[in-house]
Amino acid sequence: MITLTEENYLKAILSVSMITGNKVSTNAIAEAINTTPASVSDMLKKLEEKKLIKYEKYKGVKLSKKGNSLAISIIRKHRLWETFLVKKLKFEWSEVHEIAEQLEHIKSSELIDRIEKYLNYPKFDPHGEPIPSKEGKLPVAKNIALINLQHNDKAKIMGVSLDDKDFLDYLTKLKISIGTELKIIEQIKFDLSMKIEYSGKIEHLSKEISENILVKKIN
Amino acid sequence: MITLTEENYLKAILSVSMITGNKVSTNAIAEAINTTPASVSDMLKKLEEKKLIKYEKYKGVKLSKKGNSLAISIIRKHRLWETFLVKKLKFEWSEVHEIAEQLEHIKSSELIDRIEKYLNYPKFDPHGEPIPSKEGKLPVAKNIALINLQHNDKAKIMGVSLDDKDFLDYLTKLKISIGTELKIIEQIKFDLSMKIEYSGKIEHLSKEISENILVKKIN
DNA sequence: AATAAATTTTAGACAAGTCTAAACTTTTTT
DNA sequence: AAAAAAGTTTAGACTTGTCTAAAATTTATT
Repeated sequence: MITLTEENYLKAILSVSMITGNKVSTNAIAEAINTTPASVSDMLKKLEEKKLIKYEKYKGVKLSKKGNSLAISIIRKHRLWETFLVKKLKFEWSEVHEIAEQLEHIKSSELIDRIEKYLNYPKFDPHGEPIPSKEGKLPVAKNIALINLQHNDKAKIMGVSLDDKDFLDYLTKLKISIGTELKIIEQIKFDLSMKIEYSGKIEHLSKEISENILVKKIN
Repeated sequence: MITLTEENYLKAILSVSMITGNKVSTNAIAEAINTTPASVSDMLKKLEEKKLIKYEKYKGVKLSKKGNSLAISIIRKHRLWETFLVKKLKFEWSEVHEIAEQLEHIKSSELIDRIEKYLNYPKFDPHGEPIPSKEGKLPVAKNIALINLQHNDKAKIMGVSLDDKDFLDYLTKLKISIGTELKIIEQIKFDLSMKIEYSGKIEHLSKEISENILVKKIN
């Protein structure tokens, strides 16, 4: 049995290693979960014993296969719950993090699989972050639907997900094409439409348009 | 801040006192949450200090006003989550208890209020138990819709919730009237219809019928 | 009313997770 | 390559919630 605290350590190790790419230091973990390096040292011994991490004193830590898949499954739960809160319960995307931090620890894979189905197998959460599949695979995060971006995000058009003449004609008319760079100016919650700025002008796109435009985030 | 364990103690005290009606004994609590009387004694001291219960050594325990409203709010969460799991995620009513035991401890009154709204303010959970309102009031539990009962439940017809000639004529034809006692023989998940036994015969009622018949559980 | 039985509480111990302070390694600087 | 700085671990203590065994209290029995 894995405890809530252990889950949070695994998640922290994963998220730090995502940024730095390599072995994770005791200090970095302590910072991530807002505790002391001493406490982290204590916990790393326990996680090593449970074979959830690979740990050598003074040398840093890496997730084991088992630890990694556990951490991924927590990320999966977190992102699916966030999606649920925003899409179904109409929370603001800014309100959901704290609640999802709790919900991600609910133990029932059946539950999260049903939430996933109920949401119609979303690939990205409301922040545009990829949602790991049940098998732990991340969808190729390169291209996401424009509709998934947030206010002030910048992106580059990479393609479309709908091969429809009227749709493509309309894009042409707007002079939106692959390579166009844009920024989200405003999102209208009611109808999920959005205003975007590109090539020095502003246009208003309906949900039907923005969900079929594939983009890559830029900064 | 109240801990998960404390919440479970409050819930246990409430549920035992619901049955016995009076002060609750250490032993009864221990039995309810599957622990030792010694542990219960320890915890009662802590809850007394936090003013969540009224406790005199050797004399039993009662919830304080604060403790009671906390316990009720946990029941509320539990029953709303169960309703969500059954109605929206299509779980069997028999599968949801364990998951709801976890979900009931999620800390966010905003969340549970939105779940309540999302479910359209249900009054009873899938087992026919009343769902406390945000203010802690229980709906009058006397009459519930027949459709909310479970396999093998017994009930007595108390009235109807639809004043429609065709509906009432049909009931008359079936010889179903106020006072009739019945038992649920079978529930068909697909169309929510059910077979009931009464006055020595068996009939098959559609969802449209059973949701408009008000009953009271008997044993 | 005295004794026996049942119930409840206390005492002392343990595991999980945390902390501070001190000791130990590793890395960086000179 | 030695000294200083930074990072990490250990030692010892504390909290929460649990337990067993023993002591205390209440209730039931004779």
